[in-house]
Amino acid sequence: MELSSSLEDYLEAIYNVIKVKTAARATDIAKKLDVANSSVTNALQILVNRGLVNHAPYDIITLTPEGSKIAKQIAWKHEVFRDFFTTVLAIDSDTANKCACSIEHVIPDEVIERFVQYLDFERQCKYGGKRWVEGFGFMRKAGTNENDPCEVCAEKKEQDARSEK
Amino acid sequence: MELSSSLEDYLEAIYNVIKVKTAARATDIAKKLDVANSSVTNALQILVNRGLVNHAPYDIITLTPEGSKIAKQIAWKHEVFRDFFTTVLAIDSDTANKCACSIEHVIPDEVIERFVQYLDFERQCKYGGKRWVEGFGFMRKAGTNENDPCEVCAEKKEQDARSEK
DNA sequence: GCAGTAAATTAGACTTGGCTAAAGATATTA
DNA sequence: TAATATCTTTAGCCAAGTCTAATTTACTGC
Repeated sequence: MELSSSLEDYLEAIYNVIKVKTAARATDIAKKLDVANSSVTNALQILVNRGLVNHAPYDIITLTPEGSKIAKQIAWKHEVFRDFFTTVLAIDSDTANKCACSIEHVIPDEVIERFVQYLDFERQCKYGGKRWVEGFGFMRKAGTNENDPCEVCAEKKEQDARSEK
Repeated sequence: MELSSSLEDYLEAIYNVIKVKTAARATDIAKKLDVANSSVTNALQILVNRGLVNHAPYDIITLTPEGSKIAKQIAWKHEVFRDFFTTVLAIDSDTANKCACSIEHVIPDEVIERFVQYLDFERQCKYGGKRWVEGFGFMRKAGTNENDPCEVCAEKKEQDARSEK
């Protein structure tokens, strides 16, 4: 019961529209994905057949519990990568979104879960995490190299010096 | 002059075979990508037309300079992600490879370059990087939480205590 | 309650990328 | 060198996913 990238995109788009509007119309989805209305109709038929979407011809579009669950998972993957790209890598928001929108379809649950653990570790550990990421931002902007330590390194160096005394 | 994921896969497969054998045959590529021989023939015609591959019917397959350049870039993206997944996230090698093989086609140069900078920062900075990643490995295995600090945290805590005196 | 407009669907075509089966080319080996 | 085995290509098919154009349905204002 694998979904193609394309069908996942439709599901996610429906999910995102519903978050704002309680129910989606085909045109909303078409605009969001920049495809023809007829392509949406096509996709809807498949998604209804698979039990992921509720939709009678000419009627509004909602998600079944199963469809909602899958859509939520896809949207979550999107967010994780978008945030990593913009916050940590300082990629512009448009590129970050597009890239997240591709990766979300190909990253297995197992891998993104581990990735999130990794990011959490970096962010939560108050003895380095957040400052570590900030240190990267510093290095990136300043174009520093090993001989020109970032804030985190500099601080650590100082401490080392102090404790040697 | 965009290449589809599929064509990129063929290019990369040719590149990888050539690295070992100096020239590739259609069957090598078919086996590597697990497709029918005729699919390889098909793809080769397109790649020859695009000036990325040298190939006359029934003859061996090589890459043009342009094809080689592109293939190398794709293979590099593959490596970066495979290594990150196996080394940092401790994903099993098979999953890591498959996942890298999907992402390599959708990650823009701009994004992976920044990602590599980030990884280099983490690894090179002798005041934290390598141990930081090790710290994550520790946490992952031990299933520790915030109250149960990793090696890096523990060490830093000690230093803080010392310098408070 | 009806006419006009906007939205949704259907029909039919096209592209990409895969397949199988058969035919043609090349290599091997007796 | 002739027979056989192995590649490679060709031909024709299929499925997914898109499009445009034409048709059908639903809504809205008078």
